[in-house]
Amino acid sequence: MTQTHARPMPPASLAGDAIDALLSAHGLRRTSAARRVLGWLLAHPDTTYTHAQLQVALQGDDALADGVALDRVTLYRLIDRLTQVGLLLCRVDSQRVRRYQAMPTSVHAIPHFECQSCHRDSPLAGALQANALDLERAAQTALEALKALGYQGLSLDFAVRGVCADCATGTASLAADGHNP
Amino acid sequence: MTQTHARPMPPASLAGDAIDALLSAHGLRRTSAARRVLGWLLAHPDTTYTHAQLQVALQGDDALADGVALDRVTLYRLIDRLTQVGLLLCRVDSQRVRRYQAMPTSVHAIPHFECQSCHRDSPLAGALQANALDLERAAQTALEALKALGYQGLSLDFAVRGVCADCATGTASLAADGHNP
DNA sequence: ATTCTAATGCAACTTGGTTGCATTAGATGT
DNA sequence: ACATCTAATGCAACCAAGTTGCATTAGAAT
Repeated sequence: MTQTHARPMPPASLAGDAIDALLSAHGLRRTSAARRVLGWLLAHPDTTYTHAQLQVALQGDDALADGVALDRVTLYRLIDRLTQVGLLLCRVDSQRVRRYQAMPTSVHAIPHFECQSCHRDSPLAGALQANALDLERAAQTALEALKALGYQGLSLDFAVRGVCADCATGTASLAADGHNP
Repeated sequence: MTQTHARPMPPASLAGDAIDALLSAHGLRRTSAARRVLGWLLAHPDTTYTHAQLQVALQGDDALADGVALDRVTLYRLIDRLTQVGLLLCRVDSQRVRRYQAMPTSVHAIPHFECQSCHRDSPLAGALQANALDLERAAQTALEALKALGYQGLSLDFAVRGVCADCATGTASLAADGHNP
């Protein structure tokens, strides 16, 4: 509860009040854990965190925490709640680990390629950017339609899967193990 | 590789020779396990299987198996190999379980919606079909470009994530648990 | 046939996630 | 302010999916 006043504004996040407002607006209690998690994720909108990563991130940085990590299970359940009400976005990565981030406000699909062999996940580059834009335009229309139907917190994900050039050519036999990068 | 006939007969599937050919063409040994797995998946091109499901499916149906299931670990490793060489397609479902299917020959994105709350996964319906087509057209171009770069076994995945209308309206508070459908 | 190694099978282990239950601390009513 | 009611927390014990090490078997190559 020491929060409230003049935080030096570390990573230019938003005011604690704004976070509290979001929480109650979504029917959740303003607990210190909820503030910490949502606050952190809102302050790092472009990063996705696994449960474990989030746990250490919070423990290390947050001034509220006297170095005490919050319980693993509590974090699981808290994140579940935040996700359920649409405050967080959850995706499962190719290693099948859940990754979370604050629900992005501007929703665009960042088309990416997922190699089935080496499991690298790279954005579709160069020549494909143009196509990406086309895709996005088409997608936005779809999103509007969904919003009209009562859907909330929408975001796009566009993935191309297959075997990347590196793995496809000779390298395949030596390199990949099928799951670990 | 002729996908031969999608499924003309019961699970009689395609000729064993075709399967053997595929296996050695990809540098894998023609073992009975490999034949069983690849044979089954090719015979059921429209279904995705988890490891566990595949294990029971093979045990039950396959005439080669005298009712003996193949080892769990063996199946894991075999599937890995098949995936590495591009014979199988792997995706991770919203429950973060891996699901496999024979690499589809015609690659189109089936746009689908994944609810972050109830975890139902439904195809984008009705009005959105039109958009889907646009999407696909744009995507196909992207695919061509990738192929030219040496990528193999490409397939598309287009997902919209968010909270579905059911979960968004009042129902949210009672229904969902965040992960289990 | 002989050999060489990919593929198999078993046991033990790791990871990410879940459940049950007693306890604490936000919200809410008086 | 105080009582109360229940969402949220923390701990310990589980569970399921996936992995690793190692000895053994069976395709392929000679």
